Amino acid sequence: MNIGAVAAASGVSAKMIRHYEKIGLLGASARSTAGYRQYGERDVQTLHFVRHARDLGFPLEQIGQLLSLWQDTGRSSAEVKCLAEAHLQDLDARIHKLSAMRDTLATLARNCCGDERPDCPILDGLAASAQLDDGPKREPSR
Amino acid sequence: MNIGAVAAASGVSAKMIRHYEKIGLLGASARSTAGYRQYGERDVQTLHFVRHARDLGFPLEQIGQLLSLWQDTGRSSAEVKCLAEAHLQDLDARIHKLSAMRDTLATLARNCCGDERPDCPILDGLAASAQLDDGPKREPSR
DNA sequence: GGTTGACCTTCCCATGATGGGAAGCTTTAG
DNA sequence: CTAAAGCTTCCCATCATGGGAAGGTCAACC
Repeated sequence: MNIGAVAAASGVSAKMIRHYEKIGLLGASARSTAGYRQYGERDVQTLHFVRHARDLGFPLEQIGQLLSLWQDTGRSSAEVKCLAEAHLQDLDARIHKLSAMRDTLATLARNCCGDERPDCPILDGLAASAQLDDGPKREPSR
Repeated sequence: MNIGAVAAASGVSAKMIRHYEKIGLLGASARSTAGYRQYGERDVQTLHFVRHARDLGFPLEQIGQLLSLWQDTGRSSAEVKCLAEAHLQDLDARIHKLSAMRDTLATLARNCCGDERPDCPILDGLAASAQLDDGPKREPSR
């Protein structure tokens, strides 16, 4: 199988397959006499695995660790779970950060009437010297 | 005020201030005879604004638009609100994407006993040819 | 046999926001 | 006067992905 065929079969682009090889995530494949990369079914499986891990947001470095564990029949599932839990925490942290942004911005936007007049609580909020915060916005006192 | 002082006053690093100038987000500042950038109170305000917008996750290009609107007293608040709403949608999309990842991974991890044995639903899930999905995992049939 | 088009190779560049660090000049404090 | 701190520009790195160029290869069709 040439690289285009594995790419189609695995859902990982040829460009990325070459890249993963270059950074050492994947081992170097066999080559045809003309220098074309040659792949087999097993490589399709591996790339599927990589794609799924990527779809879950794992960074490539951790995908490499997951691949190693996957191929190591002497692994303990605790090692895998540990990686997964760490990534879950990372995802949670990112979600919370984005949610805080969204809530703050939503509060500002809610107070903006969005008409032809220039007065705008959104701009006022951005210009305010204090930290933006998803606070009440009515009764800012106390 | 030199760049270090505005950086400290605004919370935007000197490195970033130079970068924002280079990409045109900020106009070029005055320079001292020695070539040092010179800033005033007004620049501190502007950088505060930029920092707050950045803290809400706005991309720099949109921050530029917000800055223009802020400085345009003939603006309509509708224009600002439109930018904000678009960014809210972007934030929501990202949050949903991350939440889907988290839910799928959490489901896989929940089924992994995390002990010394090699059997691991997380790896099985990643290796599965089907799309990963936050499905039931018990009774995968039907 | 020759041509064409699809496919492969490597290499360089770009994204977006941020930072590290080098080499060299300026200002300030002791 | 000297040393430290601050400034300048320029290059490189991140992370994952892709675009595109220049050139070689393979298969199919006439």
